[in-house]
Amino acid sequence: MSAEEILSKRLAAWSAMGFDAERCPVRNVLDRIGDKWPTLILIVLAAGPKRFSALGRAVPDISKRMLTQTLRDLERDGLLTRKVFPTKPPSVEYSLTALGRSALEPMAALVEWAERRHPEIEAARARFDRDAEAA
Amino acid sequence: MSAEEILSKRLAAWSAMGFDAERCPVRNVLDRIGDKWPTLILIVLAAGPKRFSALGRAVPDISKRMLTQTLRDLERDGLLTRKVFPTKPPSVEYSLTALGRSALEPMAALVEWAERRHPEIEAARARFDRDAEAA
DNA sequence: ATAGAGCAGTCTCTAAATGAGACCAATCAT
DNA sequence: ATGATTGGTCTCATTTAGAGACTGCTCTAT
Repeated sequence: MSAEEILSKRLAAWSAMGFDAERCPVRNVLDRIGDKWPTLILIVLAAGPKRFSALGRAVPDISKRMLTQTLRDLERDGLLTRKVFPTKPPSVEYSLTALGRSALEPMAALVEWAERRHPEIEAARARFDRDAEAA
Repeated sequence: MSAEEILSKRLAAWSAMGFDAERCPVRNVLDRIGDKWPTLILIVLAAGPKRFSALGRAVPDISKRMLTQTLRDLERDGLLTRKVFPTKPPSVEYSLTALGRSALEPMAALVEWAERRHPEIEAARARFDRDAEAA
């Protein structure tokens, strides 16, 4: 099945369910993993488990607030686990679950696409901006 | 190369460039196509060209404001083209470019993942919420 | 002829999400 | 004693998204 067919089929299916965002996997699931921070966190954890502040260092421009929230969301979705070690001060380790690891494959495909097409997209943007300025 | 390797490699590369969001393809490109509305618009256009209000009807809960903005962004990125026909009232047709169509494949992979894993994710959420309530 | 609807948007106002950064208690190194 | 690190929470300001009125033009139905 071609990509067009798959996507059009999905669209039809969820049009049939009245576009209920609660029940539609695309909105429900991709809203989360398509997002900026969740994506980055999953990529960082692809290399192995990391602790809270190590994640913060690995993604320097995320705020602690967003880091906490993103980790909670991903934990709730079962994509990663949170293990607290009763050291002092406590250390908390985050690691991908099997489900989380299974997300890496489609994500890698998307990242590769982004890399490969980045120059074209940059060129398109430059063209668009130049044309807009000319008008 | 495994998904882990690909992603870790990308992470390292862009860590080396100081996490500059401007130059990093992942942030730069995926911020757009990973997002909710752009994804949905591209999926709708996968079936063929559509006009502005047809797109609005196909994605009923997008506001005109967001629809306009999303279409402009995608046009700027070279993923779709906007053709104005000088009818009265003017009709405007949006269609995917080759670049836009090339995005469908990785997107379809992600959508298929989302569909396949949706039940697991739902179950994980239910478990998480139950445990949180118990505590 | 005239009211209503559709076209492709723009504009404004409000509501929600995000980011920046102070603060917490405990512990270790200097 | 000072400062740093641990994993967060909390508040406040900024940014972003959403709801919906409004535009000018045309076609249709009454």
